[in-house]
Parts: sequence; C-alpha cells; structure tokens
Amino acid sequence: MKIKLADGSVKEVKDGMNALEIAKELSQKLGKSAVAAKINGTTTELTATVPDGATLEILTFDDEEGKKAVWHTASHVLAQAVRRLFPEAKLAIGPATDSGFYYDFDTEKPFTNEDLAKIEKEMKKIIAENLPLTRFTLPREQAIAKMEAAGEPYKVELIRDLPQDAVLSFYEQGDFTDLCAGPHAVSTGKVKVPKLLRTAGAYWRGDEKNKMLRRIYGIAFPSQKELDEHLQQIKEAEERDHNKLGRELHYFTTSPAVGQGLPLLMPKGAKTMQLLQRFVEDEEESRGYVLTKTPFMAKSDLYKISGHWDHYKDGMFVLGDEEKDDEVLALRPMTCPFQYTVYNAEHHSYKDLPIRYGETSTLFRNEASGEMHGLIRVRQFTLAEGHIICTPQQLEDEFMGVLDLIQYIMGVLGIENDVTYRFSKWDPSDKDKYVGDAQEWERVQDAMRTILDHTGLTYYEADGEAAFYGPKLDIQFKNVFGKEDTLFTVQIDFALAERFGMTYVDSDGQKKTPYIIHRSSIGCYERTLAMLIEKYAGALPMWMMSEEVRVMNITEGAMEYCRAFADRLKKAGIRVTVDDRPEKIGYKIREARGERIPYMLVAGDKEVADGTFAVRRRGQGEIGNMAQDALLELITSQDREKVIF
RNA sequence: GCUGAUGUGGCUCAGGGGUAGAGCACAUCCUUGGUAAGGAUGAGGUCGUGGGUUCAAUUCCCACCAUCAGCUCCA
Repeated sequence: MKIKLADGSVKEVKDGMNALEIAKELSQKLGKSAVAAKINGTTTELTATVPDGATLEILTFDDEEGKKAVWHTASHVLAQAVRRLFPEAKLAIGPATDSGFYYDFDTEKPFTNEDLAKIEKEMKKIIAENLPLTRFTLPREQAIAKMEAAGEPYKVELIRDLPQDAVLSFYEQGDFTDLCAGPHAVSTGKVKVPKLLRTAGAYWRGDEKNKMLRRIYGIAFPSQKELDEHLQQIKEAEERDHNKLGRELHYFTTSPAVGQGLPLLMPKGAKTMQLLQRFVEDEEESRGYVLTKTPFMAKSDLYKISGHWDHYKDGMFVLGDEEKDDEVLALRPMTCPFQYTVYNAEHHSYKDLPIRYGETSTLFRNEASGEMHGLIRVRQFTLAEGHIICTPQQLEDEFMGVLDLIQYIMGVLGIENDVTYRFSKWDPSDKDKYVGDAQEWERVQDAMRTILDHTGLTYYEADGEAAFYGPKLDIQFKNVFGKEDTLFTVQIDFALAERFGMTYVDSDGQKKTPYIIHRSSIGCYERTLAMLIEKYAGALPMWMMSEEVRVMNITEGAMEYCRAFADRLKKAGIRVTVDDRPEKIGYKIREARGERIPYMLVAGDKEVADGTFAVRRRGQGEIGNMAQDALLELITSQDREKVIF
C-alpha cells in the first residue's frame, strides 16, 4: 500500500503496517525519538495501523501534539506510581496541559513534599520498565463493571455521564489501566525525565459544590538538560512576578491593618499610574470622549434597575441593612448605571449620537478572600471606563473605533504581541446568569461576530464568559505563572438601555433605544501596572518611569555642576533627581541600576573641566561622554512615549 | 469560599520549650571616591493576633488575621 508523508512524499509500505513500524523505517530521517503519530490529521498513538493512502506524520516531543501525548502518558505514569504507593487513592482525571500535566486523586491525607519525592522516584522506575501502552475498548456495562471492580467511583461516574454511544477506550501499561481517550506515547519509557512540581486542591469536575481532590502537577522532558532549562525559565519568570518585584521596587505595599486586596501605591507606583492616566485621558479626549465624574456609591435602587443587585450583590460592599434601614447604599462595582443616569438627564436626538462618556473610575468589588492577588485582583481599583451610546447603524464604526483606541494604547505600552483576543459568549444552559432570551443573544452575538470578522483579528470563542447583559471581546494576557486575566474589554450591551429607559429621538420622530458599548481603554490601571512590571521586569518604558534621569557626582567638587544640569533637565520637563551623597560612584550606580533608571549621568572633576557627563543608559551600560547640550538634546528629543529600552 | 504551604527587626532569611541571630537597608563618624556593595560604631524585634497546655511558649495545640500557589469565581 501507499502512504503519504507529512512532507508530501509518497512511500510504499507493506499492508497493515502501524505508525511505529513505519517510524522505525524512517528513524534515521527523524532525528528525534518518535512519540506519537498523526494519521489523516488526527493525532493517535504510534501503534495505530496506517490505512492505505493515508497521510502520516510522525510526531516527536518537539511537536505540540507529540509533547501532549508524552505528558498525557506522564500523567498515567504518575497515577500508576500513586496507585503503587497509595493503594487507597481513588483516581479522578489526569490530562496534559499547555505547560505539563496533572492528575487528580481522592485521598484521605494530603501529599507531602516527601510523598512527591517518593512518587517521582516510583515514576522513574515505571519509566525504566518501559511498559508498552495498549489501547482497548469495552462496551458500556463491562466498562462500568471493570471500574467498579477496580474501586474507582470517579471513573464510573465519568462513564455513566458519557453519551450511550460513546467509545469507551482504556489504556493499559503493565499493572495499570485507565479510562482514557488518548492519544498516548507508545510506552512509558518515552516520558524520559519527569518532575513533580507541586500539589494543589481542585474540585471534582471543576464544580465547587463537589469534593475537593488533591491534584499533583508535573512536567517531563526528553533529557535532564531540557528539564533543568525549563525549571530555570520558570525561576526567571517568577523573578519578574510583579507581586515581588513591584514591592522590591517600591511601587506598592500592603498592610494587614488596611486589609486584603487593598494595595497602597507608593510614590513611584503612584507617579507611573498618574502618567498612564494622563496619557489615556488625553488620548480619549482627542478621540471625542467627554468626561463624567460620578459618585462612588449609590442607593441599592440604582443597582436594582441595572440588574447588578440581583446578579452580584454578594460581590458588592453594601452599606446598611435592607431589613432595618430605610436607605441602603452600596459602593459602586462599575460605572455603567451612573453614566446611563447622566445620559438620561438630557433628551437626545439621533444627531447627538454617538456620545462617548469616559471616566477614570474608582470601583469596589468584594472579591472572595482566595481571589486577591497583588495588583491583579484587588478590592478597589481604577478603571478607564467608558460607555458609548449609539444608534444601531453606528455600532460597527464605534466598535472599530474602540478597538483602534485599545490597539493604539497597547502599541504605546508595547504589549500588542502579548495578548490574545477572546470572544466571550453566553452559556445557553445557564439562564440564571444572563438576562434576555436566546433569540436576542444569538442576534447580538452574530452582530458582534460579524464586526470581529471585519476587523481581521485572530480571536477564539469562549462560552459562558459573557457579561450578564451582553457578549464581550476580552483582551487577555498571561501573568508570569501562566494564569490568564482580562486586561481590556469591549462589550455590546443590548439589555441595560431598555432597563434604564434610555432613548433617543430618531430622524423619523420616533423614540428609540440606543445600543451601548461598554469598554475599558487600558484595563484596570492596577492590573496594567502589574502586567507592565512583569513584561519589562521593572524596566518600564522611560515615559512612564517616575524617574527618568539620575545625575551622580563622583567628587564634592562636581556637586554644583550636577545640580545645575539637573535643573536644566527639569526645566525641559524631564523627571530627574541628583544623587549627591558622599558615596562611592560604584555604589550609586548599583542603586540606580537596581531601580532601573533609564539614564545615569556621572560627573567628576574631569567632566566639570570639559563640560560633559559620562552617560550610562539602562540596558546598554556606558555609552561614553557627552557634552551637556548634546545630552539634553538626546534625552528630550526622542519620542519618550515610544522608546523602550 | 475551598485545598495545601508560609508568617522571626524596613527587606532577604537562620534558629529553636528557659523571653533572639546574620546580611542588606537605616543613623553617626572616618573615607574625596571613576561606573554593580570602602571602613568603624550604633540603633532597631513583646518572633502575625488572641486563647490554651506548661513552673516557663516566639517554639507545642486551637482559633483568627495576613501572605503565596492551585481550584472555584471574576459585572
């Protein structure tokens, strides 16, 4: 029979050969060890038979899917090791992820670090045994009986919840069998070098009403060297953790007496945030936004109209008691109903629209205690919040305008390549969470999808991530731990305008309900600051640094000289300080470097004599001596908003 | 909220049933120094908070608070 290889070439092989046998014939061509196969575009194990005329791709650990097959196998090895050492442990699920694998177990006692070391040792034993993985299927009742006999209630539940006609496949490696859809590496030996990273709790089937299981996270690589490199990368990424670095650099602090999720910005952090705010507010103004300034709190009545009271009361800071008090106030968790009230204070013609309201808005959300994280999830935060009230005809243009604003801002921050776009849709099976009916949702989601397709963006769709009043385009970023959060959001709201009785008079004299676009143009400032600290490892673009230039004298004789030039810089609008302490220059440089100051200017007797400064640029080291005028020109002339170094 | 870990001077950490230590930072003095740490001296902690056990608790136990990771949630 003939098969087609991934490179397009056609190969003649014996009938009924499996991918592994073909891979062996091709072994010198591959270079790397084969771990899985892709037959006609479907990833499968190497033991799968290749049909006549099929396209075959041999996957190695360097292929995303090959890697997943190995990691998935590693999770089975983990489960097998746990079963050997802790026979009472019940198995739940154990998939590969983008960054490794995990397996969830139900055990009486938590796994200790010593346990992990033991399990890892046992895994290495199983890998050395190089047990082949064999796949087989069972009819439903037999599959259930098998898992019941094995004492695996979670597996039984999984099978029972699968559709009646589902293929129930099992993978067996030595004395261990697991219900699993595959695909897998051909044998446990392919896992090579495993490493268990940590334990964590995880709800069975991701539902907090269910029992919490014990999850073990791990990773595996073809060699110790690659594993070490990976672990080093993780360590380096965690060095950038804003929660650590942001505190070390004195951007923010927290205090138990102030409370959880309530970071205090210190002078450096506050200055950077002010610079970001000025930039965003000016940019919005130039794009036709008008300002509002609305209260931090309102009566519960307002949130009842918007629906936030019903949907999110538990997440709000409520002042007073509904049972006892005539008036109950609540701190605002968002600005929407306030800006709608502003809109309703005037009558509007279609000629007024679109109206673009913007507000640098302080918001309060009573996040659950386990959710708070540095500057990323907090109880009080600042959002560049805006609502665009427009006619249906204007919706697409306005949406595009918002996207253009967001992309411009991302460009200036230098993060446009660090984000992904998520089209967040409703979940038709969760009616409680969403207002409106299915027809409306489908209509608005279709409209949004059409707009998104017109933008040419690469985006992915996510069910159940919409706001209760409409679908969203969320711009997502990952922090140093790989956890994803929303940075920017654009939402189409088809529900709240009507609830608030917002109208405009159209050209035909009829009152109509406008569309509303909710959007944030820079995300929450605290979260954005966190992401910037992590992205730049504290070396933020110069224009948003609280201190752009530090002038340092070597000798007392150069002190006045340094101060005088710093004054010149200050007059030119540069944020500059002078370090004229009687310290050694190496010491001053060390401190300034630690603070990621973009320009360090050094003067001793020599510089005083020839009117120059020894210039050191962040990330570049010494760049030589420069005369004062040329230096002033260099520092002030560049486009400080765009230069990142 | 749930699971697990952690909490010792401003920071990073050591220690351990008999009321505490290092380095950095800070203060004073000496040092006039050439691009990542000059030297000396000193000050600073009721060992997260509150209970309990004990002759004695920072150390052991319990509760709470906070921090970290993961889960769940995220208008």
